[in-house]
Amino acid sequence: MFDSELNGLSTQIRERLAALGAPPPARIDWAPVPFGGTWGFGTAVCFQAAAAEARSGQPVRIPERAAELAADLASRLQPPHGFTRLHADKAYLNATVDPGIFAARVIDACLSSGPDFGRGARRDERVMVEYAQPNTHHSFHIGHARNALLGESLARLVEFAGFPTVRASYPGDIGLGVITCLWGYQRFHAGEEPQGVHARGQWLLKVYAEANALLTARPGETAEETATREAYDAERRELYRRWDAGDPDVRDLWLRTRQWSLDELNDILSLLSIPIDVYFFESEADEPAKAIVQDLIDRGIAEDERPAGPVIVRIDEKLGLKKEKFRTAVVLRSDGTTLYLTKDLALAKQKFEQFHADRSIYVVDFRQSLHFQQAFKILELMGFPQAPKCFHLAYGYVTLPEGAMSARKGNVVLFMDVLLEAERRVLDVIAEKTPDLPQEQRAAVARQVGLGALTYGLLSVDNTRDIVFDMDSALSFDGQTAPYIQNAHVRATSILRKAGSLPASAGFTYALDRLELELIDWISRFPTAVQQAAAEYKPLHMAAYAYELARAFHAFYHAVPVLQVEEPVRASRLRLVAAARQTLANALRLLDIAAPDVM
RNA sequence: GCCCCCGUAGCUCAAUGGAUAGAGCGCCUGACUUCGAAUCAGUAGGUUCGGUGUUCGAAUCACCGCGGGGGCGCCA
Repeated sequence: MFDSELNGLSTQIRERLAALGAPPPARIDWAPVPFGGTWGFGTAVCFQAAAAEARSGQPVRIPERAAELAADLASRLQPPHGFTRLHADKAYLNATVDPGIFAARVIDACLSSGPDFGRGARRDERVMVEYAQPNTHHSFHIGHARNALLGESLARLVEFAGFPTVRASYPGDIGLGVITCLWGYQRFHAGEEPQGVHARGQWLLKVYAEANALLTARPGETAEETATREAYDAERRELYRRWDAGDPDVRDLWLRTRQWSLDELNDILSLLSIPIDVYFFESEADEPAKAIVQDLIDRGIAEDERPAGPVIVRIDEKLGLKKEKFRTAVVLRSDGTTLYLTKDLALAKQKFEQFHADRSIYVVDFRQSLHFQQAFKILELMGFPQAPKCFHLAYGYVTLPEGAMSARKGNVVLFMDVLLEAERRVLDVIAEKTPDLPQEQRAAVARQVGLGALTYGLLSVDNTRDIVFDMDSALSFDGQTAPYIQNAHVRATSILRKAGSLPASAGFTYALDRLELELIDWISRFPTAVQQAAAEYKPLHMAAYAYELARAFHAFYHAVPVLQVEEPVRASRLRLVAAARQTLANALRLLDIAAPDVM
């Protein structure tokens, strides 16, 4: 917000430090001063300069010398426009801003940019984010929701930070799991088709779990049971063979049931406001993957051990590593069929060459870390310049209190079940707390608030951690939650509605209340928060920011009157409320959470 | 054996190498005749797993341990 002034000051500091014989650092960082009361930006540059001086052989005691430098700078340099003074606090150099100028600048910038407040300058680097990769012939559960929401929030952050962004989804539409489901369907449910997009999609999961149970060896099974199971397994293998051979009946059944899953997925992605740009189907990666393998063999990157063994890449050996780190990767089975890794190589090539991705982010659970390390290294060996800009955003599982969810066993928490329960609970709260809310608005509000609570719960935990799913805590509406933030937006909206119109401009020349200052401070930090969250791939930062902003607003709202004060303060505070509302809306949007006007 | 992630308040979790480590939940106390109480104000709660380093400065970086989780040639 004061970048040009602080940059100018940094230049002066550098010159003065050099004149004093203390080598200034290449970059001078300014951070908001951590204490209330005074208000401005501080830098620890004097510590760095004094330390550099000591390193160059000067006999200085660093803390004393740093304090001396800070005192010199504070007394010699003039505060830039918009700042009231420079002063040394211990060895920190602090620049105190003029509250009136700062406030007007922040509020004007926010309101003139509106939905674009906080948007970064356009960058020349295309980013592809891959997420929402559920397998077909299963159903969308709460773990998939974490993945999809993490990816969507990240895509929104990166895009808003200034980078052209492509959203990619990679459904796993083939593999043994899919064939298992098809076998169960054909064997026991041929011709059946439940009505309703979600009922049908969820039913496939039941078929899959049922089939799996029949194909899994149980301890203490009789000889007869073993024989039956092995016969079933033979049927399944035969079905996979027929799929591979392109048998029209099998392909038709596969495509028809696949569509049931895709219909369910599309409906959920739509209600989650996730606009996928590109779909890559695993089944379509097969042929290009085989071509990649041949290329790897021809170029001496891969070794062909067929027919005795598979095609492998000895990555550690290729890199000359002594310790085993990337190990040896199998890129083609000995029977010539492709693997997950092979397809990911083909997919990456397509991302680089066909979609011109300069940077590629994979939102995939942390258990696949080695897989991606191997994939990225092989891409590097293949000579792709984008390979070092591939990043695996690993996240933890959503587990149940009793352990991991398992689609195979059928014990998963379905996303739609949680959403419907969330909406029921919101309706209960509305009945209790907002009985005047018109009936016809309640369903929409229940969706916005219920989905928001669920989303915030998944995004406000660091992606490295597992989340133990518990309905009550997942759907909490109190404390650090989406409804708390949404309620701040509702309150701001309500004030603005009662005010009627918003003044086109207003100064902040009166004595600002501490709570006003803190609110303005949080608004001013939004653009930086966007850049940080995008650069670190951490929607969590934005989730934390949104909460802090809401907290500042609630505190302000409670203690500082807006509509009841005299002009010109009233006009200034109205604009502040409008700016807070805008920033809350922008922050929520980056989290893929709705900002309702009533709730 | 090797590699990756994690360890912070009773619980769940935060904290670009920077100043006094912060929230929520839970506990306790207070505030609705008020711009919407899904709110606010306040109390209590800490050897940041341990150790040794690097640094003017370490929850953060390095190394060694301890504890938990995950992974390691034809699953995805």
